[in-house]
Amino acid sequence: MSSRPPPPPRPHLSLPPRSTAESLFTGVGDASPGPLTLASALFSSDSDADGGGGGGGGSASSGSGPTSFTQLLIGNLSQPPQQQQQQQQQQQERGRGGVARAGPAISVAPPAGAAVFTVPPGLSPSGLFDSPGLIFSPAMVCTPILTLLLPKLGFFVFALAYSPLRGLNFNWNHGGFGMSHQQALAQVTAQASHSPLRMFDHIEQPSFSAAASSSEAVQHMSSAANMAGMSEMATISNNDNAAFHSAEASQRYQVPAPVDKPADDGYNWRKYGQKVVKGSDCPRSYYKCTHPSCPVKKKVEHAEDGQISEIIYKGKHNHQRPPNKRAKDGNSSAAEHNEQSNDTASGLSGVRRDQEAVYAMSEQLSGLSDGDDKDDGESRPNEVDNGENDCKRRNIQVSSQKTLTESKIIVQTTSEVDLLDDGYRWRKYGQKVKDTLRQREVKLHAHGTNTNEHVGEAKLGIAYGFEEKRKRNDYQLLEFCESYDLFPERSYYKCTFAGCNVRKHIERASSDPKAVITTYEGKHNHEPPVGRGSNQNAGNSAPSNRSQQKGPSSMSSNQTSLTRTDFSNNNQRPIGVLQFKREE
DNA sequence: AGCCTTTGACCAGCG
DNA sequence: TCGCTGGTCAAAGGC
Repeated sequence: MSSRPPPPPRPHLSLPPRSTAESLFTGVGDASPGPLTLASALFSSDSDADGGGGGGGGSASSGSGPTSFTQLLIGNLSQPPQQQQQQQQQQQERGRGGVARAGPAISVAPPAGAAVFTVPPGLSPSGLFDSPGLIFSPAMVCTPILTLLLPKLGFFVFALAYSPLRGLNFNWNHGGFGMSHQQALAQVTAQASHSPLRMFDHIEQPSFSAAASSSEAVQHMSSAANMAGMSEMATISNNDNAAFHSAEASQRYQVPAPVDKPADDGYNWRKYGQKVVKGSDCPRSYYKCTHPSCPVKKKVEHAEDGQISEIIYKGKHNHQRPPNKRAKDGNSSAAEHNEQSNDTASGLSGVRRDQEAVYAMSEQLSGLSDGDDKDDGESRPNEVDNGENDCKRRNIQVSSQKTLTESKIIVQTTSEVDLLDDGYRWRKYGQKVKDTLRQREVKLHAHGTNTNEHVGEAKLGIAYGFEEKRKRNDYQLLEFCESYDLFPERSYYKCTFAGCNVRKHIERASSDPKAVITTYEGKHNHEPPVGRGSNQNAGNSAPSNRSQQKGPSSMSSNQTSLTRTDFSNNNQRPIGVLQFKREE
């Protein structure tokens, strides 16, 4: 189903060399390393990591000890710790200007099959969507979830959950998310080395650095770095699109579009169907990208009140985003340029930054499946599990729906403490610990090039929620096994506010040992405590990783900010945390 | 005229 | 095989 235009020329990479394992599993590239190259690269990456980032840039591996295979994968590409710290500081400083309060309003989950943006209960995302086009109910005390399911499988979900009772108005307005790809790219460059997702970056988007290295992109970094969470997504975003959009200017707002017209995420969509799904009175609309031969579709679910409750994207755009529609409306491009210049110089205006963050999110999510979706046109001759992937896509979709229905939030974090910092105070009242080890295995089974005998499988990154199975015919057998301490299996928290019965249940995601699932029960009947510190979780004795996060109150409103928790725990690496101002 | 939405019908997967 | 369900098609109509 893919008559796709040839991919745009990829700029020369300035990125570190691909990790060996990555290149093993990407199936990209014709030249396969020999076994010695393979092995030596794997192990040499240890030292590389130490020199270049210490297995996750020091953040991932604060201690000594054996470097895990995963660390090899990640750390090999990491920045030096100091550099990371600098970036984190920059993010925080910038974020300080815009976020009214903290809380892991949005978290980006792992590439584990399910990456989820979350907006915790009671925390209004209006700061994020503080714009004419994005309207959240002021009284909303629900659990809005921006859900991104990003599987290695190429199907992702970008969903916005809302409270059916309180309602959540969400609208993709025209031009509201005008973040340029350069901004995203700049963020990527600034952030990519932090994230486990870098694996995917290099797997799928090997050319970010070149784009981001432009001076313009660097300029954008200052204004966009506070949306580093987006960068995490951009890390795995559609690089092709990024290249296309490199000259794109930021956009201004327009009058909010009707609530039931969600589609303006920069692309043009044609509605081709509508269904009422079982278990919900809400209709689900089906949209196709109107660009010829573009396979991207999206489903938009509505709530009873007509508001959009979920947006699910499928596929990857094989074209650039259409020109700004507003240009047709006669809006002065000069004005836009002015605005953009101002933004570049002084930082994006808060409101717009918020919107752009979302836009970037949306757009980048649209590209998440780059290289994964079987529709994306990236041929992978060694890929053998299309059927399996297809099956998993379905599962992911179901998972998403469950997530929305059950207010389940899958989020990767360094510790439970991060999950607690959602704007409310929680008291831990129970925990179930399963003190076992889980073995993660990484295996490469292969045979000589000229043999027709068994061609083995490569299996990687169970802990990251994705499995790569690539038939290889030119490798010797390699096998790695490693065990990881498991996170405590279950923790139970209660909201400490008097009379509030909201409970939070944190558990490890079975599908991804590095991710945890947070289940909220009930709704807060109060606003989040004002000015509370991130570490004020009552009764929580767990060590905090918040040292790098600025208190929410220290940030001004209308700004989306990302802070990153450090990676003190090797097994718990956050992709990033976006902080959104809380609705006042 | 072109693009889009609407909507009933159809199809495929699944239990 | 049948019914359910989700997804898609395509004709009709609106803007």
